[in-house]
Amino acid sequence: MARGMRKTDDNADENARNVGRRRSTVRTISERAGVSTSTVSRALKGDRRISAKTRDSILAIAREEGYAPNAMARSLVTHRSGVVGLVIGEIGNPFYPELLERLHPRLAARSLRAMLLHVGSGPLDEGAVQSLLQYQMDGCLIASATLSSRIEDICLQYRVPMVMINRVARVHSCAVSCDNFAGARLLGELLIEAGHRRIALVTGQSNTSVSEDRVEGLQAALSDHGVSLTASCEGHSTYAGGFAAAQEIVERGLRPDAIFAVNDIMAMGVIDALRRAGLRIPEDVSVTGFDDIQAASWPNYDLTTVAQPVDAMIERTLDLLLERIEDPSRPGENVSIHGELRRRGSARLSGRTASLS
Amino acid sequence: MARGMRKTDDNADENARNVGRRRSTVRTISERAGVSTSTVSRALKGDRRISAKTRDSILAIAREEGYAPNAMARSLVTHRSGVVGLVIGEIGNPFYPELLERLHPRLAARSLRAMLLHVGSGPLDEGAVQSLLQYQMDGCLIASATLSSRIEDICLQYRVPMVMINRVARVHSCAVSCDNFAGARLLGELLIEAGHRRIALVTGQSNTSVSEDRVEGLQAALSDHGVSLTASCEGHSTYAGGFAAAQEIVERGLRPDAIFAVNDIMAMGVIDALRRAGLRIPEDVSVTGFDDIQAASWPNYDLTTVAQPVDAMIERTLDLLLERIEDPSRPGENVSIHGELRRRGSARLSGRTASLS
DNA sequence: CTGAAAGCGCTTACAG
DNA sequence: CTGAAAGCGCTTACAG
Repeated sequence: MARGMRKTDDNADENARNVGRRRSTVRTISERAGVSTSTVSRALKGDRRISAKTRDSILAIAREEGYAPNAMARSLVTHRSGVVGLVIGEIGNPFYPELLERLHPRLAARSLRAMLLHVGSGPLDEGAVQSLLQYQMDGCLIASATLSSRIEDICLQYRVPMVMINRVARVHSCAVSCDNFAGARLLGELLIEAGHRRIALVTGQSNTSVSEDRVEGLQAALSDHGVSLTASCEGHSTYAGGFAAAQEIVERGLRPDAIFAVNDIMAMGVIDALRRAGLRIPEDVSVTGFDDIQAASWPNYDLTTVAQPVDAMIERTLDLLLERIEDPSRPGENVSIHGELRRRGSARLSGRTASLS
Repeated sequence: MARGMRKTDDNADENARNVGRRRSTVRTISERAGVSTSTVSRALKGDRRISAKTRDSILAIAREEGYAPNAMARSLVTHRSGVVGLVIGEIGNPFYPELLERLHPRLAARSLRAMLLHVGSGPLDEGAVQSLLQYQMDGCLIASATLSSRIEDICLQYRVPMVMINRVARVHSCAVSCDNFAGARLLGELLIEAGHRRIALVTGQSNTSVSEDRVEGLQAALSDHGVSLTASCEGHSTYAGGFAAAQEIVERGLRPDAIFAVNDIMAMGVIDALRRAGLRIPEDVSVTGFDDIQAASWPNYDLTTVAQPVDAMIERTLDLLLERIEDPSRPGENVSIHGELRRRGSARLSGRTASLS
């Protein structure tokens, strides 16, 4: 049962004006202005050669007609579509929707639009690849810790510039990430300095550079202090995986005094599982995450973590992409940007003034 | 410090083959096959008039060249772009990313691609509207409880078919939603039948049909049983809003025996705030949500809720959209689909067999 | 400062 | 069963 239409249409009048009219084109405008379509085209893009008078009259008409240039026609001749393909991986991890929300306006700021190629952690289908090619996308952005090799190959093969975000690139490609190694190492040091000696690790997906680097960062801190890992469990980068990992750690009687989760969403699962087992955070066990997703600051979690420098990562990603759209011969580049420690209540940390830079 | 390139490029050979070659076109293929471009075009789209022999040789060449038709050129003549604009509202509510993940493959299944028009609950900027027009999008999908009037007007004005999901439409437009009224009413009845009499409400954004309908559904159940609301707080459809609302309810000494949150994300905030105040769920207070996002089944929340029939909603949304792309003169339509009760641990509910249909 | 012409890569009547 | 021609809406040398 539909619950009925609401409100009346305030804009009926305004809508009526243009309804049913064919959309205007350079031709429509050129006829009304009494000039050639070349002149219209030039005036519209601010070519300095067009006289102020002609330009103004063309602009006025265009505005009046609600003219929008046909991007398809334009890109046919300019060989630039203004479209970038977007792959978003593990969207169940709030890090990605949060990234998407901030990425989109920054793309727009650089006159780029995003076409969705793939969403979610499932395998890329051939349709994604086809549309990348069919729509003549100028470039491709991969936001995912796991997906990439297939689409990376396609981009290489067809010379579509591509940048990965939240990954480290293999040869040829570009990628931008947080300095995961440094962030994890700092977290590890501060845990140890605060007296933790039985540190358990919950890893993300193996074979992702993000997880690997964070694990290595922690290991570096541990071996610097001659401490060895109490346990290591695979948490698959999901809440459920973190929850299960913590349950296992508890059941096996490992009694860690700290659990280092490779990302926030797993850390949340860890905390919930620990509490369920009657343990207090951080009195009995310290828990740390990584990413600083919004939920990390929910009072229930109050998670100590490293904030990824998302805005800076986005800007650098777009720099790299645009440079390569300009000049596809540029070599691949990996950029890693320092994150920022967020001290919260889920972990007892050394109070030492710590900088990640 | 970038941590270095990894792996070697397994596909160097394959990549080398096509690198640097111009992409092939109908013209490339027609020359190699010794036929006209018309014939190539027809063969490629399976026109029955082309002889099997010609067709096969053309198809073979196309495959060999990795041919992908230029969608820009095609849409210039067909007046169909195969692109729909996508507006995603409150992406901080996991309901939307989860919807997006399921929507995207279903769009692909109908040969449609999604271009992002807007992400997040901020106001739509003019750029979104411009790109809708410039890229000749065939239609537009609005997934948002709040955004819409501006883009709705534009779509009406330029005759771009549009369907809203998770909303009820005003005149002219189409919308698909869960039967929010019936779902909320059922939840209310089961709470009352289980003995709750001091029921507090945490609303979403006012002026959204989703929130209004759920509130009305609850009210209907209450007035049927001569129960009146103990309190009503605005929760802004966010976790933080739900948290604050529950804190206020506790501080004002309202002592509800149940809190009905208009959606899951607010219910999660409510639960965390209640526990913080030392209350047990559901022994002291029952809490219900709506949507059945993934986090609702996390053990920490174990939230009793109504699952939105997301897959059915998506299919109907696409039906409506495609019908109107075919025939824009079709009248607007509101569809509401029954949700499904999820009995979990956060609320004491009457055991009565309840159906939402 | 402006215009005529060609062309981007397709599709589609119209002929044959 | 196949091809020549026109055209979708732009932009851009090339002329003037």
